[in-house]
Amino acid sequence: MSRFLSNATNRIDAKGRVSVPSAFRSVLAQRNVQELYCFQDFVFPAISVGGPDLLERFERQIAAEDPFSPDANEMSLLIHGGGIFMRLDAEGRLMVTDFIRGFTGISDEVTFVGRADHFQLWQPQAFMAAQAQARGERKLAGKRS
Amino acid sequence: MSRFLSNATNRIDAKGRVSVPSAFRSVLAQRNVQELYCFQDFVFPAISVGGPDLLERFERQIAAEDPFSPDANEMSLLIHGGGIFMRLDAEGRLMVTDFIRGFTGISDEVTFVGRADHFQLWQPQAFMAAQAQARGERKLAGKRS
DNA sequence: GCGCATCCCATTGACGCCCATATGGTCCCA
DNA sequence: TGGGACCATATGGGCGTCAATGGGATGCGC
Repeated sequence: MSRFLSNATNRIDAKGRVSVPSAFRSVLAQRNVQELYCFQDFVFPAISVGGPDLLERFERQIAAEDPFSPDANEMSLLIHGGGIFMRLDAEGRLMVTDFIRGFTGISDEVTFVGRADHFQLWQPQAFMAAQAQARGERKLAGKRS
Repeated sequence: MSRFLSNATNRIDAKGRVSVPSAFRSVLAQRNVQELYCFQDFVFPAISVGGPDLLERFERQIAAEDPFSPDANEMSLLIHGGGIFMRLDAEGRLMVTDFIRGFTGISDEVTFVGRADHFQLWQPQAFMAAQAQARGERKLAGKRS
């Protein structure tokens, strides 16, 4: 029943750390997640974060197809080459590294966005823009029907 | 056969709380709803509120299509990233967070609007305007036919 | 030795839990 | 039929707890 839900924006301190929202930490604790698997999202300028199971799911998907196919190769490039493991400190904060900043455009604030089985790190304005666009498309779709 | 019906406007107190109308709380109690799923409406500048079943219905809709499709991704961005679980306090009030204020324009009063299987939070004037417009369109449609 | 990351502790402001009061409506009885 | 007791809802506020944040100190690698 518990999943990553809603969004919240936290500030990055002088040392480059940011608190993961308590609600998200609860979900991580409940799933016994110690190491966080982080990777650059496939479509959005955001970092996706989840447990090791997230990586394993991707790897199974790769394994399901021809290991030498261009598609599998590309996938591995993204999830292995574009992913890292991270840990939270004792207070539940994580370091915002250049790996994260460069890909997302994050500078001094981070928006945490729940995505059910994982969550994402966004540059606040980029998130609002993406959400507004998604809502706009959906509104049009609704009026059509 | 109970559903969310009619509308009522309540004041937000100094701590940012507002009482959910008793009639709505009765419906919630009858349906055994403890946790409220709230999300930013797709069409109106309003927060829609219902039970967890509301979220589950959306998730089934997502699951029905390719989980990696852009459409499913976009939908998740809205219902997971734009949604949140909330609880009422012992007196049947809920906190009006920035999450709600920013999206609706609510500042010191909230209009609760019944929508059968869920209800909505509106900024009072925005609700009256939307209702007036809907009435106008309907009147024109009637004259046409 | 210097820079950077981790560990530890302090502060403060927000939120949850609890109890008190007001206000308006209903019902009963004189 | 009018007054008053009673009740439910809406509202106000105290207080403890916890999360978010800031900053010092320590340890490790370059």
